[in-house]
Amino acid sequence: MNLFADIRARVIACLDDMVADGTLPDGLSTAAVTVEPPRDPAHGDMATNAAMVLAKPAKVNPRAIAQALAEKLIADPQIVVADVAGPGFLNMRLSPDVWQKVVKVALTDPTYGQSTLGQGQKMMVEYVSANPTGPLHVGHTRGAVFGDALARLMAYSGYDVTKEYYINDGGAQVDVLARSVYLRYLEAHGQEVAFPEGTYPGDYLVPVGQALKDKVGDAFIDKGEEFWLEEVREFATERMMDLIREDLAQLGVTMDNFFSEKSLYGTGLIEKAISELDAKGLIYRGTLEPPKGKLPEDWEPREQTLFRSTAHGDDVDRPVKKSDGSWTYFAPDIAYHYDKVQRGFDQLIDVFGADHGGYVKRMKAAVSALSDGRVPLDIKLTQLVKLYKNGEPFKMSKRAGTFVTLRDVVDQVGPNVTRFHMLTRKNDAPLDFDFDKVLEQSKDNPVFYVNYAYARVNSAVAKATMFAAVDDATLAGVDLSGLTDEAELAVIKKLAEWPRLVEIAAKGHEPHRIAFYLYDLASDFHALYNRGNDMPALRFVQEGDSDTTQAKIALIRAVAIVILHGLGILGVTPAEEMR
RNA sequence: GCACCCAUAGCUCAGCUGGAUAGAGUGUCGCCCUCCGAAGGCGAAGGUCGUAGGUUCGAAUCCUACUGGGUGCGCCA
Repeated sequence: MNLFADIRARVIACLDDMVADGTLPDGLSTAAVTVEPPRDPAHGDMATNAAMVLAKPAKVNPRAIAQALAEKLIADPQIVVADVAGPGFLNMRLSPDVWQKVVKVALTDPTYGQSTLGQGQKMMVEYVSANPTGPLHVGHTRGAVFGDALARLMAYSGYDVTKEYYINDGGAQVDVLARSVYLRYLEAHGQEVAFPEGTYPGDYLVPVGQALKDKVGDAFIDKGEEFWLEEVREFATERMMDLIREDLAQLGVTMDNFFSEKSLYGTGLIEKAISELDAKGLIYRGTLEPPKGKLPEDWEPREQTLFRSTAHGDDVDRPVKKSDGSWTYFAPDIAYHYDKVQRGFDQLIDVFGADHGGYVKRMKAAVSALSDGRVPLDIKLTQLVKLYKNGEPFKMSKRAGTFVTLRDVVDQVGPNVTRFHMLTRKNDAPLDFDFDKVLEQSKDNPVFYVNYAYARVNSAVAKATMFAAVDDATLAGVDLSGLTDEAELAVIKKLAEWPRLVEIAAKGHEPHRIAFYLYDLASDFHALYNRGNDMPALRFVQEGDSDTTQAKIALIRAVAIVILHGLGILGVTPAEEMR
């Protein structure tokens, strides 16, 4: 049930009538017709721009269209007032039983807010995809939270979603990892070791070196790299992925699949993807111009194998092979996305850190070329997280060993607070994360404020059980006509917006909208609660009047249920009570 | 030099893909809180939506050019 979509359908039906009776000409597009809540509640419950968007193509005065439309709409018993306003807005006021029905649906229909937007289409959300060389840090945390919430949002909206992590285990950085682990291995055997430039000195590799020792004993000591590199690389990568999986589990993030870059090599998939592009005339040998204004020191023209990404919207063509004939990192990325297309996904979303913004165009070009434009790829970039402690910037330095890991964050504030807070900002805006403020119990902390609303409902319901039957099944049948105070109606109207909000968030791939909606809903709920201080008749529990109590509890239970739906999308489990 | 992202109240940020008088929190100022629902409540002030043009019934939103900040830019993944 989406009230706005229902009313819009009524508007469209009336417009069709007007075409039939000659008020409007035939063949008009109603695509731009919207029905939305007016900014100013005094204007009514809903407004449509139909008359204004149709005036020009129909060559009819907008106010005249609006007037004729109003006369048709008013015949619908759901619509009690339809007024023309301003340049041609049509403001509507809905009958009270329409609003009461919203509460009942929210209360009884567990799918309230879900939509069929996705039509069961197969969608992949690829996120995190951090190099398997160490534990996840705060930046990855944001990507993980965002990607996971986005995946849940899309699933909620009717997409068949697959969540995937691409493991960059084929490049030079895993060789570096292997060498670093080898040093820790030597150390575990009692040798003095130094970590030269270009190795990973982090402590987290100590147990890996120890584990390697436990596994192979002294077999690798005093041996050349060619003897141990491959095995150590594999061993270390697996250990790192175990670590990363544990980190993600701490956050409540579970992947459907982990896709290994290395698995692309030797299977011919890279070759196949590139020859696919070649068949489309998009692969050629050539020499790139040096980037202007920033000439690399050792620049010299080299002939390479290039992908004509400019044919699909990129700024320059991109190399897929180095001058020595080996693949660039871009080639397996192409192959991986080719594989996604081959697996039959209808839509793709990649979540990258903002520092990978430069790869957006080329990846889109590759997918566009490989799917002949059939499979849309949306790439969402997550901006930096700035850490604070008690208002003071928290300095991070890998060198000083003070870089903050996902584990540090989750251990200190918990997965729920971490997740919610990281979704209180648009993905492309920088995020401040203050270890103290996110735990603050006050109105300016959305995490607390939303959960507090939920907890308040619970305590009211608990209190109400002493005076009336307030289980959801009973509440579903109670008379709600007594909910007429403006604060009560504000809450109901906010509940009615939920399905529409979800749809908007899903269309834009913007889970943060869910977090903001929940804050607004909580805010309206708290306002109603506060009004009960001055007006005892608004209090949820009316001792001695079980009918009224049931109606009020029905409303706030609906609030709690929608909060649960919303938090579910964000992957947040609320506390049942505040202490 | 080029590309992408960003610019909205003193501060931190929303703004429903073009709608009506641009919102919230915080901060500031004023009032309210012995108890019956205060981990607060009510109200006020605060804006040239970076600048200048353009598109149209209508622009914070779309287009162009600037200004300022971030990110990135051939054999690194």
